[in-house]
Amino acid sequence: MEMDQAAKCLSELGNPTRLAVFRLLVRAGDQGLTVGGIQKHLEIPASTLSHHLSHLVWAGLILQERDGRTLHCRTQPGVMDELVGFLRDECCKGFGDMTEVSAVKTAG
Amino acid sequence: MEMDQAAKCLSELGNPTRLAVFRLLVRAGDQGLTVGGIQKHLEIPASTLSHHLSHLVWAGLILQERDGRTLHCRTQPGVMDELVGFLRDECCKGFGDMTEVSAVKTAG
DNA sequence: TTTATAATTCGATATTTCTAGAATTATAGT
DNA sequence: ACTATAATTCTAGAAATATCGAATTATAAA
Repeated sequence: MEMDQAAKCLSELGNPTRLAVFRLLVRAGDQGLTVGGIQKHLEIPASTLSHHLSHLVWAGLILQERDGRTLHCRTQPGVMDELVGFLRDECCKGFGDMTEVSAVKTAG
Repeated sequence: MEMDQAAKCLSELGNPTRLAVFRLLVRAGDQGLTVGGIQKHLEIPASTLSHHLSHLVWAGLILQERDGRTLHCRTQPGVMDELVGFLRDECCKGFGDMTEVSAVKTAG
């Protein structure tokens, strides 16, 4: 996963409501939940929920599939593993002493 | 890591500038970088940087240690592993079918 | 066609966040 | 005391986000 995509995901999951929605969908498993089902669980106005869901879709964190009048939502498979991978690769490992680099920049 | 703390970290890292600062500090390793060093790398105004650093400190993502006039910044050891752990535990595993739960709620 | 349901879009407001210059604080050197 | 440096705090405006009722769209059933 690229930096931009990771920042996008982190930012979207950083909102408490969206994190709750996402966790709920993770728990719902492969089948996911309908928009109405999510609404009943979290008890937030439909328009607000719809707004947050569109954010999650935009960030590639969830998928939506229409079946008649109802819209099923589920997590995008793999995206969480990719995000975790990004955090591990880019944000968990140090690369040693950077003070020289800093000094060079300062001098130049 | 608790939900609240995780949301805090995700939200703070979701800002591109702060993600860049954090990544830079990860790369800098144990020694970290001074505020001025970070500023030279990222070329952002001091007041803006200070604002973002205070966010990262508040979220527990980085530490600051004063040495005379200079302030050294480094990543908080372990916090990233905890965040990754949270994402793995809470956001990577499904818990099977939740449609019944939804149906019960609907009926009741 | 009329009615009901599921969900989104619109619109307006409230709130938060970002940015960055100016002023300030803290420390150190002369 | 004076000067310089490192960094923060103050302040204000701009930009982005969040909230949610009302109106609307889409689908289905009577």
